Amino acid sequence: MSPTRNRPLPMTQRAAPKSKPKSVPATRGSRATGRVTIIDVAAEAGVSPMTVSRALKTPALVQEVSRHRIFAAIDKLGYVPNQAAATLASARSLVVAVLVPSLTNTVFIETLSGIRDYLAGAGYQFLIGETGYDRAKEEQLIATYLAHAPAGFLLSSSEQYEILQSRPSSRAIPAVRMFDLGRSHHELSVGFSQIRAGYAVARHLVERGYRRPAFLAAQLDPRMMKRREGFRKGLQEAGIDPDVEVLLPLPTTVDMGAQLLRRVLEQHPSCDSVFCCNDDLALGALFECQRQGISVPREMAIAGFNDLSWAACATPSITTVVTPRYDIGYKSAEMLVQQLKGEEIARGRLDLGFELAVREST
Amino acid sequence: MSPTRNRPLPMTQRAAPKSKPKSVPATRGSRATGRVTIIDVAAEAGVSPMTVSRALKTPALVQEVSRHRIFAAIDKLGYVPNQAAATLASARSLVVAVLVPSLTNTVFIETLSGIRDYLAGAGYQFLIGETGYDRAKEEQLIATYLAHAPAGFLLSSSEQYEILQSRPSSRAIPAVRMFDLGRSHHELSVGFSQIRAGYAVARHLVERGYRRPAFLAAQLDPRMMKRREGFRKGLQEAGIDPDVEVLLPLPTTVDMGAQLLRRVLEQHPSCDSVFCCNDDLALGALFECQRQGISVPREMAIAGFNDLSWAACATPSITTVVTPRYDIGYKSAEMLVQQLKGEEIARGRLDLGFELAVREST
DNA sequence: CTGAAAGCGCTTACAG
DNA sequence: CTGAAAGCGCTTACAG
Repeated sequence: MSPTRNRPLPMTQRAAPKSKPKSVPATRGSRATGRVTIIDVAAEAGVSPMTVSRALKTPALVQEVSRHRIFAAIDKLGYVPNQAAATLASARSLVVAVLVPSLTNTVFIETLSGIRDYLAGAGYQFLIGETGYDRAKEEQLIATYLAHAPAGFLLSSSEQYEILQSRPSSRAIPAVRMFDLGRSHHELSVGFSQIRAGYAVARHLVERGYRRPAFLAAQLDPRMMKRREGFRKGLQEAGIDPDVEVLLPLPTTVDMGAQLLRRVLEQHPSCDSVFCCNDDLALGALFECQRQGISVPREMAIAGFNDLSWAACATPSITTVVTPRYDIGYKSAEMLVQQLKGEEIARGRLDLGFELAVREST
Repeated sequence: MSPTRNRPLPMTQRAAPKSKPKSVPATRGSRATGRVTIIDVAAEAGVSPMTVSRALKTPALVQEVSRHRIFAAIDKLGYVPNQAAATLASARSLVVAVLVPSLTNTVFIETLSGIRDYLAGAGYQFLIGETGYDRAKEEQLIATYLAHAPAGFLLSSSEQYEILQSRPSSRAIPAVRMFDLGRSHHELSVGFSQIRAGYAVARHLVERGYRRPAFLAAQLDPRMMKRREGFRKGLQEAGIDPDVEVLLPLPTTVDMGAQLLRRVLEQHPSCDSVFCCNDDLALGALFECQRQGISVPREMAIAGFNDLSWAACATPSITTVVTPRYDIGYKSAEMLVQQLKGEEIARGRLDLGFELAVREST
């Protein structure tokens, strides 16, 4: 309950600081910004600026009387700490840079929510970069963000991770890789096995008796390819042809799911089930089946990936892989902050697993 | 094409600066960070730090020879500008704070994409805050963000706007209000009329011959209430009872749309059409009709709001209001930057309008 | 538990 | 077109 620099400041007070007889600015140079500084607070509270700084960062080290006077002064003057000064002086910022492939994908938004929830509690802000699945864009964003001296990075691509690791150790910036798992516990990562998830879908379709499953995918990023790899493996183990697939290197949309379904029916009319590499595609495939009067799952089974909000309540409800998106964000942020604080990290490679939600569509 | 501080820095070079015989740090105090600074670059290029600063910010004011030497030095040393120092010295940051009600809502994500696209081109970063439709949360976020001395705010609630405006003018921070339109051109805003959009849907249903339309809404924020206001007005003008509605103060989900449809059928069995205040609800309503075997639009018409990706390709396709989400973000950012640069703003109240996409569901 | 001094890496405001 | 000086508002590193 002790006041910290993150407690909400009283807006009304800050909005009317005219009552403050500010004595310092007259003695400042011509560059005075008119901002209330730690020096103003110190003067008001009758202590040194250093003590104000301590009251804000390590209140336990400040005598209670001083502390009270300092916080009264902060409220009275409407002091707002200047992060730029803090960052410059300490060479450490409270900003984490997050890079995700896409912001229009609900999946990553939920991950960002997890990140935000953890970081907000830990007193960090974050900058969000969208790489658009593009390597050059990633590098440029990292370069831009480095200028902000972020405390750390949360990344969603292994390439990015390697870029940061290649910096000289004196200027190394901690990073955690999200979604995919790293090779060892030294390479911090939080995610689940895309390969095993794809494999689980294949096993499920095979067990349900489907003999001609297809793999449908757009936005062919490395994770999609791993789902595919697992899916193919599952089919092959069951002696089923894994080459019934339609892959389009275009952005994922619901409409693209309808297109992919049309294509697979043209190319493989005997296809009896589809694994769509995400739920947007699955929804589009379902709509296309409805449009063509194809009964789901009797004539065509549909499985998706991620368990977005509509999967459970579609008609029929859609079988899908439930992925720990929020937790990936939350736990990645937690791991990064532990690293920043130099705390022991129990597992540097955190597998959060996944779950197959079997529903009406298969 | 002239180099600016935003151009991509050569990652490979920065990753291997061991070759650099850095001469300055030895003379610095014990707090030396090991970072390459503008002073290092100046020494390498044989100019003063001030000239390096100019080469980065106003290259036109630096002689071409010096400029070349400076950029060569920057590349060689792997210099990355320190934003914290720049912000502190100039009292101006290149960070814009953006507050949106929700991040799990696709609508705001697309707006963020527009913001990002404009700001990236203008050299700004942005911080994203999620208010959760909560007033207290908004105030707290604003207070937190003020500590980062953002250049400006992009807001999505009028209350926030007023908080910022109430600051003393010496410390006023420019803000643009998104989605809703302000009262005058002095209050910067970019959006469209929620009331007229709701009205347009009512007119459409009435013209199609529906006599018993219902309004379905969750997440009862002010904008929803304005859509409702317009919708009611449209019905009343046609002599139709506007009180057929189900309002739930809960977060919007697809499943909630199904629930709302069930409720309205219980409470108003004669209802022949529904205006769902967003497309998630409309999708849920459609699924519920399919589940119950209710023919859309013959037995029940469905209209949504926003034109999310599935609206056009659902079976049947869903009539909805196409909103300029991306443009709202882009234009808001543009207006804010114009304000920051002290440029003339043609229209401080920018109405981007909306469009009614009439499809199969009505 | 407290404070004086120095410094973080830039930019402003001048002066040439 | 260029540079020396001072300062932005904090924190570090000492010293009491």
